[in-house]
Amino acid sequence: MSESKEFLYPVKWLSKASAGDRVACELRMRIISGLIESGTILSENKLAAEYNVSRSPIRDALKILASENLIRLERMGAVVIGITEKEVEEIYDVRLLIETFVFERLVKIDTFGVVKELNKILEMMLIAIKYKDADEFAQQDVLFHETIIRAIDHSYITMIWNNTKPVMESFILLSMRMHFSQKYDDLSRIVKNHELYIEAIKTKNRDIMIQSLHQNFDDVQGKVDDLWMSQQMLSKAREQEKE
Amino acid sequence: MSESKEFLYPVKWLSKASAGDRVACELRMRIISGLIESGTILSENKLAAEYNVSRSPIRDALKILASENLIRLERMGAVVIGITEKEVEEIYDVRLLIETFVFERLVKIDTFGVVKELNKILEMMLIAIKYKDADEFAQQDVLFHETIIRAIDHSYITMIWNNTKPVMESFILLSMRMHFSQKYDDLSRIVKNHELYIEAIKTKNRDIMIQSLHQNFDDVQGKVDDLWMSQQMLSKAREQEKE
DNA sequence: TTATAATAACTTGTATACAAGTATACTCGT
DNA sequence: ACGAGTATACTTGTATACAAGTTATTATAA
Repeated sequence: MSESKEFLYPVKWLSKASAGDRVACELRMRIISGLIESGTILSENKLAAEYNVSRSPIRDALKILASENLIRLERMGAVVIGITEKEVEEIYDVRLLIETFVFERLVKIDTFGVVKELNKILEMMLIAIKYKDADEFAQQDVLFHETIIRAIDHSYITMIWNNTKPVMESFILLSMRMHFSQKYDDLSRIVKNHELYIEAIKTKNRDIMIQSLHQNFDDVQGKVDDLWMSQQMLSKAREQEKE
Repeated sequence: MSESKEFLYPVKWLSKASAGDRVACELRMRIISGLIESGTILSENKLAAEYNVSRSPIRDALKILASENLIRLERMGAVVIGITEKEVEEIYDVRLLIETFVFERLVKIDTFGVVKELNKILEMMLIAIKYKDADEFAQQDVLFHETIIRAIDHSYITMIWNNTKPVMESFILLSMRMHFSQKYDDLSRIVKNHELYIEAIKTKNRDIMIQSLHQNFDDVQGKVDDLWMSQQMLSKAREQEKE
């Protein structure tokens, strides 16, 4: 195979993962980044050969990706669905839907513990910026939202989060790498918005929450543009490689 | 094994399903019905022996159930989580969350086709009542909500539905069997409420929608209000975004 | 009798083998 | 040259085998 052997997904995050999970994470990144184009048909046997594992973990991986709506398991082969601008918007719809629901629960309970946790994560994010560690920043960003969601202890909301998290994670990873390399200044804006989010939870103020969401939309738009750009870049790079 | 060999899940619904899916459906029913108690530890090998299949489909089934939050995959064995009253409420939270979101989209598009489909399903439900077919009624009930959700063509909302549907289906199945044998009179009330739901979609009237939701889930009334508020917040945020 | 070491019986994850089915390609008759 | 039927090379789903690790049990020594 002539493909690049570099992994898009941070290898150190996979220390305790099974082969199936590793393949799923890597394939997910390749699909979301556009490296594997929408419409591609994935073969279990070819993937098994490519990743030097048997079909069993490949099957596991494909099942996972199918449940995340990244591929469609058909009679013959798995068809890559991929992520278009529409899908990105839809993922954020879901995140907003969940987080607004969570907020309504949070205003009814003691949020001291969560706020403390969130502040800790925020400080970690600042350290990640300081050391220009995009992956670490992305991980903390995901953890930030996960912490909020888990705070209300709602098993089926958590379930939805678990199902959307991997895609969110990959997306944020790619987006943050882009920000760290090209739009470094945006990071402080992102941090500011997280601060606002914490403030909303702390004061249980819906207006601030809305404000935070509003700013988040801007971030989303930015991320969409970025992803689009990165995909364009990638496909251009591929074209040149083929020549 | 001394267990009863009858299947709780309608066998005829499994005509085209794989062994893994069959086992998943049956185990799901047994867990939700309480036949398999919460806390039970399921062994892949024992299940394989019990259902006369190999470990492969059993593993598939356990993965499915784990993604539905019915079991927890641990180092040694799968621990049954089960469904308590809390979980039931939470599943309905999710359904309400999704369906209110969907409704907000539906009011913006042409709903002629959906309404027609829903009316068809409603007539099917009446036939099911006439022939005292609880399983058929349950299937149509699930289909009713699926039809509404699919109408907005939102891949990640559909994803959430796909992940919650199996549990909903099992739950409604058990619930309807109970209604048909013990609370037969309730059925007309259920049908009435579905009519109201269609009316809400047809006229795109939020008040009727709220009324329908309240009637359907009058025991979780407080939560409906929360949901509605979070929806309002969301749409406000969107409106502002557009300006 | 009790603590500890060793073994036996489990567990999971992965690899491999095989049957049944489906699309592609190829050959043969016209 | 071209269409019908057969052969071939794929596919999936299931079964089985095996390695590595965990838990429970048993046996032995103090």
